Amino acid sequence: MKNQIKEKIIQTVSQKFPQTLQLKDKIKVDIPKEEKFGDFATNIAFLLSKPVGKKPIEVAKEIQELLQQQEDFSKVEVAGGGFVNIFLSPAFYKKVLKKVVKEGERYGERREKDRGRINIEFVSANPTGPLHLGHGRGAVVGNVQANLYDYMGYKVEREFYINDAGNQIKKLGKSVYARFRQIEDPTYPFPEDGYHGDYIKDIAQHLYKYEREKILSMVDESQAVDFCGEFAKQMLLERIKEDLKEFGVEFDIWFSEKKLYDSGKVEEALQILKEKGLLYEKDGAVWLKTTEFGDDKDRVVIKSDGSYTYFAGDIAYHYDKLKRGYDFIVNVWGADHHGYIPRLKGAVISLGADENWFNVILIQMVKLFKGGQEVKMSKRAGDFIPLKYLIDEVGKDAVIYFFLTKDSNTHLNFDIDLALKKSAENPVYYVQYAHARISSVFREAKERFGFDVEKDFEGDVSLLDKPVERAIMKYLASLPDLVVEAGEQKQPHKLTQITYTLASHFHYYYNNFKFLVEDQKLMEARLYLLKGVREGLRTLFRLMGITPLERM
RNA sequence: GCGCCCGUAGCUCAGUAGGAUAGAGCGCCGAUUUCCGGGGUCGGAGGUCGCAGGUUCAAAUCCUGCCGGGCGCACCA
Repeated sequence: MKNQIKEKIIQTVSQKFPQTLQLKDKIKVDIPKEEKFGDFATNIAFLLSKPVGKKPIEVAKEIQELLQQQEDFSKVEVAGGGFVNIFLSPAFYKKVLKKVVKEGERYGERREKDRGRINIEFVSANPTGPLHLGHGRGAVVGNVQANLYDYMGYKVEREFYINDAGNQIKKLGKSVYARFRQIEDPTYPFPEDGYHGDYIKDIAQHLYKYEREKILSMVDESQAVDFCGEFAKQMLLERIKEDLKEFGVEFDIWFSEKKLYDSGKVEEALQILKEKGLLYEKDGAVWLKTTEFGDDKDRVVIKSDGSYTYFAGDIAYHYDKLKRGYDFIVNVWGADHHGYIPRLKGAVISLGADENWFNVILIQMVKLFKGGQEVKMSKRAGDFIPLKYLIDEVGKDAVIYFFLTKDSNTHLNFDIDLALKKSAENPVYYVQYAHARISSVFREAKERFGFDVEKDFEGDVSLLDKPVERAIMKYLASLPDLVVEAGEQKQPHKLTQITYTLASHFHYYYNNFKFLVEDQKLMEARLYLLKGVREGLRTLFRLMGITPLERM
């Protein structure tokens, strides 16, 4: 909507001031905070002031005259030293409501997925333990960002990178094996750097029950450790998949690190870097000149023992993604990896990627609070809080919503008590209540007046002349812009704010006006508006993965 | 030491590709509540946007320096 308005303004104004076309990117069309400043306001006069050689306010007055002739605008004013304020006409609002009601839970979505094919990789938890809260936050942020890209018209692939090679799995195997042996021999030593969580014991118990003979008959202990590691990995991976599915997150691609190594991609990628003269040998190891991409020191890709570093694997992984032909990719990482970004980005660019191809969203810590006390978690020690625990505690919808309340790059304090409250203090409750209330009104409309809101009907928008009603329609008009903006900025947390604002508009409306009134025409108009609000909410809920409740 | 992130109301935080009087929730103060759906509703006070400069018609937002907090700087993954 905003872009349409902007286009209209540029088109109209440029007829008199051709310079407008050069300023296209700097011209802003915004929704002012205060109603008296109109439905939309533009800074165009400030920008034209210099090239035209007149004061902003004078230019604004000339623009005002031009714009006043547009039919979608009922009034155009000049204020604040040169802002051009535009008021929309009922004809415009009518178009908006019609569109929302028609498009339903996909309101404003770009149906043609023709803007490109992209990949978004997230969670990518090591299969060495259950998912914890940090993974959960990454899962939500990644998944919702993917939904946003889809909304904007991209073909999106969701990917989970499985770190199933290297030391972590070995450590896992050792841990499980030790627990396994401890069942019969409590003095059997547990590895110092092993995984301490109880889930390791559970896996060991399982193996003891079903595979005891097989494991004990293995002559070589390292063979038994490998077996345990492989088994535990599979089991944990299955559990991760189940947790994610229950959480509403599904992946298109499960990419195995191990298979990457087997594919020869590492050699291939390194060969390219070598040809570019970016590799050199020192102290028996092979180094990549990451200092050329702004890193403070060069990094090892092949260790002196001949094995690859994790970095080498990641280069190859991204080389593989590059060859898959995505227009761009996004990685959702824990914020502690931020120092890793420049060097990987540099490597990827050296492999032929475009400057903007490689993108990262960082996820900060989640702290859990219950009864005013912080619930501590630490994966290494094994006393971390599993994601599943939180979901069982407050429900999927609350977890998702709260994970989206703040910018992913800031620390999040999750208040369990708040998430469980059934009152307006709890934002999840508040937004879901809005949807349930609308459903309730619709049920009532049918029972008392025999009016079926689900049928195809159109209310008389000209009867919706109350300030709240206009505010709601205006907000619905800008909804797609706001969603796209959240997506472009890679800030999915903005969805909760958009949702909250829409819900609060509705609650205010509900608290001050009756919808089921005697005047049939007025009732239909208001129900029509409510239907628009409902579809707006459903669109947002769908993007976030939250359930729209009919009653609660 | 170098790099990144953060610093906004009493509290938890939005707002940062520059825009008009910096927002929300909680808490606090006041009023109100026999109502489709109860757990309310309406209003008010509350700010040196960490500090100091700079750019601009316009800075919480951009630039520089400093202060305070977090994190990262492996032949680990």
